[in-house]
Amino acid sequence: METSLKISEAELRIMRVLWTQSPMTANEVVEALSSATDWNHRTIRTLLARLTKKQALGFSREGREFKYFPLVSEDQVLKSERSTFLRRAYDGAVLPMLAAFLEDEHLSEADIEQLSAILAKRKGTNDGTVK
Amino acid sequence: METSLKISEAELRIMRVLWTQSPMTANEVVEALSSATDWNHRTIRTLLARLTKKQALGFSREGREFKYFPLVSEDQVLKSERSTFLRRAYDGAVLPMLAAFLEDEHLSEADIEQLSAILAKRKGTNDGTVK
DNA sequence: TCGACAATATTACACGTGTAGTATTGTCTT
DNA sequence: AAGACAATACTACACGTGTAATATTGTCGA
Repeated sequence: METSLKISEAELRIMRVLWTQSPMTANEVVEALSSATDWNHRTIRTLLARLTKKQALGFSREGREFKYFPLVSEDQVLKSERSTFLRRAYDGAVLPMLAAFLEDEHLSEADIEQLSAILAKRKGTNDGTVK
Repeated sequence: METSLKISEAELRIMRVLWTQSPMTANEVVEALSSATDWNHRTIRTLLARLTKKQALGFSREGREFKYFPLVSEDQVLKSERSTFLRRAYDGAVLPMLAAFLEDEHLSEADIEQLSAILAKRKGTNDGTVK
């Protein structure tokens, strides 16, 4: 729906919190991030404001606080992040990108099992159409 | 060797040209990009200068022109791009990232074959150590 | 040898981002 | 009812990036 919504890295960390649980007040978001980051609480409020402005978050008044919640789904945003990365780093070439990840990243036996299963399922049922 | 070398998206397009063939003069780079982009030649020279300054490119005088060549390998830079993306979008979680790509992207039968082969080779020989 | 011309070097500028500080407002308590 | 206090709103600022324009310099041709 929303076309070309750009979410920065710091903003993504905020979104992850609210995708995990929502709605939350600014203070709750600060709390949720306190162990993982050393961001000043004002920084977090700035990021919440920016995300609200760009319509990635909505909010509702709750007494004197706001409760924030995502307006865009994690799937939607991550899909867009994936294709941005694919274009940026590999000029859109999927195979070398995936091959590099599969060869390079640490994968447990269970991970390998699961990824193989996905590939096996796609095999044959792949009709060759793009998208 | 070089720690934390940040290369922007526009700069990466320049690097791709010089990874494919090098050394090249600024004009040759402009020429190589002329069909793929509508960048002003001055923009390209700016990017060459920035890449030189941050030691991603080297150059040697050749008469009154410079010939540019990469000082960092494509593998090196792409590895760094992959981990930046992984952290940024997935907070480091490899499996969901790869699963999403494998489920989402267009893959030919041959692609699937090749990726399966990589996984098959890793299976068993995986000693479980990280990195 | 000297000027034209092209190549590099320097400067520009707006917007996004990380990272807050200050100002304003509105509510809860006393 | 009014002040304290906290929440949001507005402002700040430097650095990176995209996207060049202008200034300087050095070489090659005449």
